[in-house]
Amino acid sequence: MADVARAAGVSQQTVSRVANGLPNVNEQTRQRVQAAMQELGFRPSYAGRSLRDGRYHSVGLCINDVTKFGNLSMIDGIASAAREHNCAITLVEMSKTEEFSLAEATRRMAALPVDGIIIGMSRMAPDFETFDPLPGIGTVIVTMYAHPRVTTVDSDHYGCSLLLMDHLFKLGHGQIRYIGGPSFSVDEQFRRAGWQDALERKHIEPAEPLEGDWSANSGYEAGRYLAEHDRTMTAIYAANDQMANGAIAALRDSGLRVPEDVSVVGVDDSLDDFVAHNELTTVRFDLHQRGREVFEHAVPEAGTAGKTVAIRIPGQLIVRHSTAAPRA
Amino acid sequence: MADVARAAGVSQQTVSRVANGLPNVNEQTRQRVQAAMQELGFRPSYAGRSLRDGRYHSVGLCINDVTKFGNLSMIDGIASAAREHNCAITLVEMSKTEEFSLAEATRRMAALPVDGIIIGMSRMAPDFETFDPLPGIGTVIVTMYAHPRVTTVDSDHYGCSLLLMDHLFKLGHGQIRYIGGPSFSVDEQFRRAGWQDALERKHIEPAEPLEGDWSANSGYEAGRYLAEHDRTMTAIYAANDQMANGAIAALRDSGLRVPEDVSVVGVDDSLDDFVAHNELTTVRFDLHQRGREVFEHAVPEAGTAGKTVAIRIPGQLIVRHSTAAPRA
DNA sequence: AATAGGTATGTTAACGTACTCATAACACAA
DNA sequence: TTGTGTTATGAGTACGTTAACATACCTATT
Repeated sequence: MADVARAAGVSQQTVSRVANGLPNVNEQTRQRVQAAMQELGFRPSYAGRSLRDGRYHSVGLCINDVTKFGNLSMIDGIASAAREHNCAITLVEMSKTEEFSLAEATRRMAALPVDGIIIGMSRMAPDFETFDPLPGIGTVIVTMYAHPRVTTVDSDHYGCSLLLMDHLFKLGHGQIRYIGGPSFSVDEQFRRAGWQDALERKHIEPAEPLEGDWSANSGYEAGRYLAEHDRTMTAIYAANDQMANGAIAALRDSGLRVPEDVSVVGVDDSLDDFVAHNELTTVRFDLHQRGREVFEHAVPEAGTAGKTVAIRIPGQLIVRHSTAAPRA
Repeated sequence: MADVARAAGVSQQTVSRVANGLPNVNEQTRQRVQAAMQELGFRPSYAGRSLRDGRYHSVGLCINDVTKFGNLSMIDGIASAAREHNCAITLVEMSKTEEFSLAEATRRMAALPVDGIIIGMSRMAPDFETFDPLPGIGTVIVTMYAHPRVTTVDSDHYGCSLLLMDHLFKLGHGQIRYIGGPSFSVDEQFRRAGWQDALERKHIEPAEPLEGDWSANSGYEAGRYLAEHDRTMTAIYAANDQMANGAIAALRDSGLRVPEDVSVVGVDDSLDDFVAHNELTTVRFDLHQRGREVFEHAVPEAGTAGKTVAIRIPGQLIVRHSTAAPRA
C-alpha cells in the first residue's frame, strides 16, 4: 500500500480511501491511484484488515466426515446463509479416527480466522457436559442435546419420528418395527426415542429395534430379517431413506408388497437423485433454515447476541406411496 | 498479549515464547505465564500472526453448488489433503444463479485468508481463454480443460469412457447407446467425447446420444425411450451411476433383463449407500488423490512451485454384474 | 582471572490497514 | 473582511505477533 502511495504520489490514507471506494477523493487522484494499483498488482491484505477491524468475515465449521448426508447438508445450509452475509466458511474436518472432543475442536477453530464457531456433534462428545465455550466468540453446537451454556441448533430428529408414527397410526397401524442407525449417532438416539415414545403413548410395547449403519445394504439385511421373523408386521420405520430403500428391496425379495402388505417410511428425503420414481414416504428437513439459524447464532449481529437457546427445526412430512392402511 | 505479559511480570516476547512452546524459558516463568494466560483467557490472534509471517494456513475453494456429487467429492478430497498439511479450507459457494467467471471467483477468493486458490469449473467459464491468474498466489482450476497459464487438475473424465467402452467391446458389444448429463457440464463433454471417440476408433457410427440431468429420473426416461425405440440395443453407457440406475429400472419396467438383454454401465461408484446389492459396473475415481494433487499445486511447498501443468487422474474400472456378453 | 559458551529474558522493528484528527484550500454568506 | 461550512488530503496511531538482535547472568574451560 505504501508502494502504491509512493507511485501515485499520494499518502497511504488516500490509497486506502480509493481501495474502499470512500467519498471525498478527487476524481483525478482516484484514477492516478487506481492506475498505480493496477501497475503494481496491489491487493489489500486480509491480515492487515482483520487486525485493524477485528473481523474475519468467515465462520468456522468443524465436522468429522464430510461425506455423511447430515454433514453435507450442514455445509450446504450454512454456505448459503454465509453467502447472504457475505461470509466465507472456514472448514476443518476432524480426523475420522482421532478422538473427538468439544474442547479440542474449539481449540482448533479458535486458532483460525473465524467470527464464530460451529461444531457438528454427530456423536456424543466425552466432554459435552463439562464443556465451556470460549468467551468472546460465538459458539453453536449442531446437535439435538441441549446445553446450559451453549446454543444448540438442529433439525428435530425426535419430532420427525412423531410425524411419521402419527401418519402410520392414522392409517391404522399398531406395532411398528424400527430399523435404526448406529447407536452412537445422536440423530439415531433421538429418532429412536421418538419412535419408542410414540408407541408407548399408545400403550404398545415397542418391539425389539434393529440396528443398521445408515446404508441401503444394512437396511436390506434388517428388512430380510423382519420379513422372515415377524409374520404380523405391517409397517417399518427406517431411520433414514437409504435404509428404507434397502428394506423395501428386501421385502419385495421376500415376496411382500409395499405398501399393500407392509408400509415403509424413512427420513431425510434423500433418494430423489439416486432412485427413479421415488415413492418413499419420508420427512424432509429445511436444511437452509437450519443453516441460517446456526449461522446467525454463531455470528450474532449487533443486538442479537445473548442468551443460550436450544432450537429445534421441525421437519415436514412428505407422503408418497410407500404407506397404506394395513391388511384387514 | 501485552496484558498477559504485564500480569505475569515478563516481556511480551516471553509470552510469545511460551505460547509457541519455544525452548529457553525457565520452568517457573513458563508456569507463571501459562497461569496468566488461563486467567485472562488469552488466545493468540490469527490476524496478528498472519500479518507477521504472511501465511494463512488455509486454502480457498470456490465452487458453485455444494450438493452436486462432483463438488461434494471435491470438498472431501481436498479436506483430507488439507488436514495432512494442517490447513483449513476457506469455502465460498458462488450463487447458483449469478454468472460465473474465473476473474470474479479469483477476485473474491483473493480477499480471503488463503495461501492458494482452487476453483471448481464444472461448466465452461466465459473468460477461460483470457483468464490470467493473480501473480503471487497459487491457483488451480479443477476441470478437464487445459490452460496455458494455470495448472488444471481433474479426474480423467475422458479416460473413464475409454475404460468402460473397452470393457463392453471385449464382451462383444458393438454400438453402445449413450445417456449423458446436461451438455453445459464439462464432465459431460469429456465423458461423451470419450464414448464417441471409442466408437469411431472401431469405425462404428455413434448413435444419437441422449441428454439427461444426472438424476435417476432422467436416466429412467432415457432408458424408457431407448427400450421402445431401439430394438437392436445391447448396451447403454450412462454418464453417471444415478442415471444408470434409473435406466436399469426403465429397462426392467420395459421387460428387458439386465445384463442378459442389455448391459448397463455408469460412472462415479456413488450408489453403495443408496441402493442395496449394487450390481452396477462403473468407474471409481480416487477423489482423495485428486484432492491431494489439487491442494499441493495450489499451495506449493518450497521447491514445488513452478510451471503450469495439466493433471488427469485415471479412474478404476469396477466390474460388477450389470454387464455381460450380448445375446447371440 | 580471563575467556568462551550457554541460558533466560528484554528491546526493537516490521508486517498492512483504516480510524481519528489535523490541515489546507476554497466557496459562499454575513 | 470575517466567519462558516465543505472538500481533499495527510499525519499519527493502534490493532497482535514474532524474528533478530541485545543484554545479563551463570558455568565451565583455559
